[in-house]
Amino acid sequence: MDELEKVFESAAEYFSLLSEPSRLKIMHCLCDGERSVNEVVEASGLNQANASRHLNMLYRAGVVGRRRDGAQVIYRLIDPNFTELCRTVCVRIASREHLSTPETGLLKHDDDDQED
Amino acid sequence: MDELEKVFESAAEYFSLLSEPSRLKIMHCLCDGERSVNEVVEASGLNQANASRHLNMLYRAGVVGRRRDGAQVIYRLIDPNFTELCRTVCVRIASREHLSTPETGLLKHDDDDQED
DNA sequence: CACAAATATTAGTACTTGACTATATGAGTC
DNA sequence: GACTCATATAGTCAAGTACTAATATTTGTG
Repeated sequence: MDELEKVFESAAEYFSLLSEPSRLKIMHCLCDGERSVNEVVEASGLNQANASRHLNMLYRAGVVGRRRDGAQVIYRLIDPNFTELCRTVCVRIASREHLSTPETGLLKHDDDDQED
Repeated sequence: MDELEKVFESAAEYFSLLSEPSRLKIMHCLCDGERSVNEVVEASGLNQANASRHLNMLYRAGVVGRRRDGAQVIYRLIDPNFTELCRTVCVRIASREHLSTPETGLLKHDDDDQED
């Protein structure tokens, strides 16, 4: 029962990465392919400091990878489970709230599931 | 792009419900079947006020349902997607961290063997 | 080396949220 | 109504975190 605690704590941390619109937005940007910090900034509307901070957070959590290309740092999604997870939930919520779902990024539905 | 914001915000709220070990613990209790607040308190180790608060939070979010039985209030899980979602992640994390996974509650893995 | 561009980090602030204690509401019993 | 058990709520405190602005670091160029 003590290990259960650890699992729940880890799972909670995992979920808390997804509990921030800014980070979902960032991951949405990265779904189309790898992007530099600056590209994420422009696509997400976040300022540079925030984007960098969130990207770093996702990096340390193992959700995204990064590589240097000259003066730029390019980020990419590396945790497919993660991507699939938030895509599933986003699609579900989009349909639940009767909002349109675009066909690219986090919200593209490759296995379209039922509405309620 | 404006509706996307809404979707991400809703999704983030959804995920934030799962970003708390106490709530995962509570949902784990409820996976075995409906439980009174007091039973949740005993099973989870939370105190009464906290358990009630978290249960109420889950209720308002539509994750759990409740009914009155005399002086007791009985809660139950009513969002199967939700249950499946956290079970999936918990199992994944449990195996990633080389922890044993019990065969009941949230952590029973339906991709391997199913019971209950 | 000086300078510019891209990214990371830090300090300060505000906001959110969870835990705890005490108390209030509600149901059942006498 | 008085009493008890079960649950919900209120008030306060502490911890965490996101945002902003300013600064530091790294890379490339001349």
